[in-house]
Amino acid sequence: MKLTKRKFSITKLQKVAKILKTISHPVKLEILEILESDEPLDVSTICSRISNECEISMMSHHLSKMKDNGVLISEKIGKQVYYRIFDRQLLSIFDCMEKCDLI
Amino acid sequence: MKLTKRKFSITKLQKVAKILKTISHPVKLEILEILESDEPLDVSTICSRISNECEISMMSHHLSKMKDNGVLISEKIGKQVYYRIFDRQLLSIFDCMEKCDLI
DNA sequence: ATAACATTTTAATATTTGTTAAATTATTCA
DNA sequence: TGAATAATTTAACAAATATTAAAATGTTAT
Repeated sequence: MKLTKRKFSITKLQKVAKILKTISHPVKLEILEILESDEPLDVSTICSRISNECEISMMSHHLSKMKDNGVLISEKIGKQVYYRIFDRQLLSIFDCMEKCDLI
Repeated sequence: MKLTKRKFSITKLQKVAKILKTISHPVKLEILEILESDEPLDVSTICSRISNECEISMMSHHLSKMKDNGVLISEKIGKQVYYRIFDRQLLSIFDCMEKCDLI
């Protein structure tokens, strides 16, 4: 029996690192949680639902970084900008972390 | 039918963010991959197996940060210090990321 | 056109991480 | 004991992120 080792290339490891880095922040994780159960949502709504304290300007920074790195996508409708998760498969990271003894 | 929303507390989100932050680096991810298929390993061996260029001193920095944050544990035997993964369940994060369109 | 609203952008600063090289500690072996 | 080896620690610096407040942009309604 052969052990199948998963072996990511350096390029893939860099991509994974970039995505993880993008969401490794309590507010950013909470944004994902909020959008998981209700999306798309506009900036002010996300801001009002978040339990971590967060100014609208800071929220906009978080959202645009997450968008720049491919985690979120957005659409402008009238005055508001609606955000949603690009690939909801990413949410399984929460299940993954929940099972760890580390948390 | 009721939608069960997963809802992490702020404290848990902080813990998750801390763990993710700890491993969000190409070399740190590769360390996990190396230890996944062969552990425990001493610092020099890990250093020699890594494809990313990495000095022994830098490797020691990475390893001790990962240890401080609970991702790795270590044991000194003779002159060498052997590292292994504290909770291998964390490795499922690789499967998780592999399934994402982002990677 | 002007006011009001939603969001983004900018710019300045603070904080955290990453990197490097040299010095230090701990252990083994001659 | 002293030389060699393995790893850690320190300190100095570079680079990336986070935070804050103010100014700017774009849209809608009057």
